[in-house]
Amino acid sequence: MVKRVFSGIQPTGTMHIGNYFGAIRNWVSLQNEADCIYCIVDYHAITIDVDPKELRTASQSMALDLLACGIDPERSILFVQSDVPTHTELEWIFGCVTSYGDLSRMTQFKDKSDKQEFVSAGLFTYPILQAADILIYRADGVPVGEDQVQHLELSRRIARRFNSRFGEYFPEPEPIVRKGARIMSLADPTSKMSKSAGEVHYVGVMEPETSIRKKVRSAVTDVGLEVGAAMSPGVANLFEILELACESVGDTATVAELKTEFADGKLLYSRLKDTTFERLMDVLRPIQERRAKLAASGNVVELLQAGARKATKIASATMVDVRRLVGLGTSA
RNA sequence: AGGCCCGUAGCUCAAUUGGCAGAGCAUCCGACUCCAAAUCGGAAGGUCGGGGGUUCGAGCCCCUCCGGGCCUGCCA
Repeated sequence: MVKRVFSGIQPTGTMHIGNYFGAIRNWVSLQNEADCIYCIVDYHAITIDVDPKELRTASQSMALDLLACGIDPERSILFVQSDVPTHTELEWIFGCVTSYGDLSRMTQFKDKSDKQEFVSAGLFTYPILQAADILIYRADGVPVGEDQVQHLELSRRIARRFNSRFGEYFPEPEPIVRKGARIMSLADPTSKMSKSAGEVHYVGVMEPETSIRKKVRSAVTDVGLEVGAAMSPGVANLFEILELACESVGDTATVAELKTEFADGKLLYSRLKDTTFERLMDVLRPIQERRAKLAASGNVVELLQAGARKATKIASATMVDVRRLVGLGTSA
């Protein structure tokens, strides 16, 4: 049984429904099962080129998104990474127990570095900081998507190597993998929904209704259905979204109904799209309304700073232990 | 510290001896479609990395700065 959960999200752009159904929804429900620490990872964000003017507002905007989705600052700790700078101190120490070979095998580094002409050392050491983020709170559970499993495995390795070299101290964090929820791009259902692919590929959680309708209506389907044939990727993806949305609002009938129609070859895709859109909005509308209220209340910064104070307390205690174990500094 | 190469639309790249800045993909609108995709038709998109100079005229030549890549050296 996991006692302390840690997870982070980058403050880049807007949250999309892939983030929401894939990760954030789990963050919210995990609040009922464990002590949760959620972090907006702005140090990670600067591994690639970002506009300083936008970064700070993006962090606050992401905080609003998270709060609107149901992260509860009374029960959980929500803060901005760089407000607790000891993360980077632990990163250096971890960097010294991380092998170069392990890092160079990270597929996400290879993917990202291929797409850029300037490849920063920070992009390379990214997974070390991630390990520090998790372990500075000695978290034992980390909700992750499939793409992050490899990084978490490295975190476990780092914990193990630190422990064997300096003494048993860090837990090996376990991945918490919740059911499926790998939402694909609407415009290209063979690749995962992401912000970087472009505007038409994702649906933002806070996006205006008219815009969401348009994107759902424009989703790629297929040329027509033979009765009994398997779903094409685009149709399967729409069903996935529909199913997740229905589940969130407690609608148990609709998916089965449409699936029967599909099996009989009677399902019109326009109906599938319209229904998916309606259910999706049932989920997103309350989130959007909550977000508007939170934004108007104007106290996000205080909330985040209060979160940072709570996080600092835990992180600082860890660092006192770590410095002692490693033999750093002058004070015992 | 030295040497070589590069910077043009969101992306990949063209542009003859210095002579009207273009194409493909992506984007937007329309046609087709149950809805879309594909396809077809149309539209939009640019401080040619910045600044200075030569010239009737500079994306192209010269100077300078910025950014990026590769190589050598030095220090740790």
